[in-house]
Amino acid sequence: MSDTRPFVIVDGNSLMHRAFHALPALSNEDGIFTNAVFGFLSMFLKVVTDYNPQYVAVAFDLKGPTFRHKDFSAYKGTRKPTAPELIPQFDLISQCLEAMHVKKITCPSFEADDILGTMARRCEETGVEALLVTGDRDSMQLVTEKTHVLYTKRGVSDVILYTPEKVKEDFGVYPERIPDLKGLMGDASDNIPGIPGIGEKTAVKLLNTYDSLEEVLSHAEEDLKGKQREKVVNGAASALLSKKLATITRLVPIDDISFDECLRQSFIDGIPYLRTLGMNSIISRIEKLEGAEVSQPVPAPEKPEDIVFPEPPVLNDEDQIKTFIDSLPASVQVAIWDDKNTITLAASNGACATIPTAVTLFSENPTIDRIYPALKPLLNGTRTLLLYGAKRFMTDLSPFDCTITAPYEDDQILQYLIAPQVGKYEAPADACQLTNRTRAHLHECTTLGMENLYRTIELPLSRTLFDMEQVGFLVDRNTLADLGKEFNARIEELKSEIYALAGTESFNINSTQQLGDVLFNKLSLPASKKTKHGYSTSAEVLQELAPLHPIIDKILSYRQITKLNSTYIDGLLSLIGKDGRIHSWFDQTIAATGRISSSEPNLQNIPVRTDMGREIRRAFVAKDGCVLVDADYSQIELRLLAHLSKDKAMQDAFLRGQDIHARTAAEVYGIPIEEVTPKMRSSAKAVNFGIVYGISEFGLAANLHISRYEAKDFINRYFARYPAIHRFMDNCVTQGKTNGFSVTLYGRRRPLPELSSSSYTMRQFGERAAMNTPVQGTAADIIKIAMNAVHDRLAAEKLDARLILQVHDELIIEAPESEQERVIALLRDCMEGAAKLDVPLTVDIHAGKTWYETK
DNA sequence: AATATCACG
DNA sequence: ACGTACGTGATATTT
Repeated sequence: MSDTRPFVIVDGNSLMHRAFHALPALSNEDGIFTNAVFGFLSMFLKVVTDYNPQYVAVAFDLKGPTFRHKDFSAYKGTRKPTAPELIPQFDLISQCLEAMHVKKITCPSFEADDILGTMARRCEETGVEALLVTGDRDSMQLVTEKTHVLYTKRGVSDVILYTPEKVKEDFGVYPERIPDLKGLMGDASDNIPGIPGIGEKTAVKLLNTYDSLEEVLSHAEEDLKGKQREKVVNGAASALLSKKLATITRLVPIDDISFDECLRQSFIDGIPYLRTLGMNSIISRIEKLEGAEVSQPVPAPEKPEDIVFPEPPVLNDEDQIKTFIDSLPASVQVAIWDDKNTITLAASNGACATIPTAVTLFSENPTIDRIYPALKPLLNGTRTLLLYGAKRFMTDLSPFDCTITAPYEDDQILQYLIAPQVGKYEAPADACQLTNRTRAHLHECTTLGMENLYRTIELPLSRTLFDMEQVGFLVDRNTLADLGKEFNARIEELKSEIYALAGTESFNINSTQQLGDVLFNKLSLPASKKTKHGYSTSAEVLQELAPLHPIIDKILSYRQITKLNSTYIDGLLSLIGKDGRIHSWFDQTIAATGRISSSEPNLQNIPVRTDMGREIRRAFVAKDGCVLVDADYSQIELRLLAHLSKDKAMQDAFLRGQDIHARTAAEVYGIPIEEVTPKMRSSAKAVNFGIVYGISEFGLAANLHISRYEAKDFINRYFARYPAIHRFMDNCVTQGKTNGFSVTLYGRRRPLPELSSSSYTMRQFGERAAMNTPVQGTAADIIKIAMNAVHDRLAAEKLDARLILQVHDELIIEAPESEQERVIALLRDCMEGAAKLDVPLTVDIHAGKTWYETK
């Protein structure tokens, strides 16, 4: 017996719009709008549940909403532009359907209802019943005895099933006359004119008298009277055109799509993706729907159950601590949380304890210098420790001659990987909480595909960074102080010169407001940029004013030197430790892209671009008998762009070892590389930078001081020569909107809630971040891999050389002179070998007694 | 605590 | 009609 179950064909665009407007535009936790996706799926599941189809497919317009901001093409006719919150949801639903194995049908230059018509015709020809799901009244013309329309009214669950009789009842004519009806009465929402002055009532009456539009028109002259006759006769041409516009074609070239491809399959596989969207109620409906009959294909790893801890006993001395630790089975994991007043311990078998720590020596409680050593069986044992901020803990332990050699997990790093965002990480209240959270975050990290990133890159890196911090960078106090004296003398000179030129001493040069007042009011210099509190006095603005008044150059010099003096001379001097070295703090849980940050002091922004600033680097030295070896990646971000985009021209440049900026200039200007002038090269360099930053005409125009149109032309020519880069950029944004995050080569994610912001500026920013993050983030991944490799190999080869600094694409090692050559080779090996790309990674390495000399 | 500026990749 | 290049941290001034 043949299967009588229907073929359900959904008008995806129509249903998405209906769902979007039926539900409040709420965003999920990640700031992604999913209301339309939710409504669509809710409706879709209801239909599948109610009608148990044999086949399912969803049709979409291709010329519908695009994902480019400048191209908000209206969905249809005079309809309002698609809401920005809805646009990215089309990609989301597309991903959902794909994961659920639901066939999606599109065809260039045809609309979804044409696809519905064509599939309905094919169903009729094959003897399969069709059920068309849509919120578009036009589709009523497709209704037959074997093809029904399920019309979604306002909400998502409010539907009407249309048979030919029901169409006649509601519209006044049978389905095949719907185009005739539209021909007469028009349809404002679809931009169909019809005959002006003929409304629904008249149109229905005429059609019921004369059957078709053509018949109405041919009888109009003789049968109709007065105004109505005039309208119909004059509107005949419009009516015929309108009928044509309202007629859905059933001849879309999609015959290559077989019914087999549309067989209804289990939706179970869609669950992991739906989970990332937070569609829990949809998931449970799918589970309920598929539950009994469909076998679970790959059960998702079990989310760990929370461990229930009793009220923790208090451990009052070293003996009690020892007894507690001894009582723990060898296989348990142990969480340790030190909040400065209390240390708490919690084990995965449910055992827990708290240790009050004395603030003063006069307390009865043991002080931290006695407690930390008592924890050594844990710190140096084989049980896995669950920590939050392992590096901070190791730093706290180190003055007491304690360190961690046991394996550990780090909940702070897990939280950072799951959602890198400043201040978003929650420090635990105690170890019991910590235990459960770490287990949950480990599970989540794995679910998100970042287990490898966590285990092989981030977790080992915390120890690499700890060791770097402990070693520190030797700084010569005298060099710094002498330089400071020079700076101070020069600052005093400049100060008096500035006051003399200003004709007054009654202002603070450091105050942008007071300075602005002097420059733009007292001296009447032309102000350009404004800030919230007045005129901008930034270097960019001042540069323009330099030819107009001698005071400007003095102020620029003053600014430069005071900056060097306060930030780098005074700032660094105050942070030199008792060992004569500077121990920066490297934070691996700050930057959204995955980069490391450095603070107290920031050693990643030590001056280098100006001669005077570079002098500071003479104070960064190697200890006696040692040298500094400095290795930096050459153009790592552009090489990654070439790799990630697969652009042949850019890859070719790197494979030939060409100067990439010169090659780019040659491409863009259409000349041989030998004829590129320095100016052309520097423009091309700016464009290459711009590309990595997520280019905009405005940004490039501002940077190169050219017009917006010249910038646009430059970008167009760039993309014409590097087409795959263009596609890559577009893809980054599309993927970002679809997924709500961008991803690096090693699976690191950056949430991009900005992409669904209601603010245009915010969305623009999100797009640039979406383009920049895969490149900057992958570069960060790679140098982290290299750092771990360097760190481990120095230890394995028992070298005394130590990694002391990372500056994003640069590593610095302090090495005994005798090890210099081996270290150079090791650095090259580790850095160039950190990733296998389509283009080679290369590093430049220099050695010297001071950081200054390595450049 | 926020703003403006400027140092780095 | 609207406004920006990506990612950080430190300092001085002002609220």
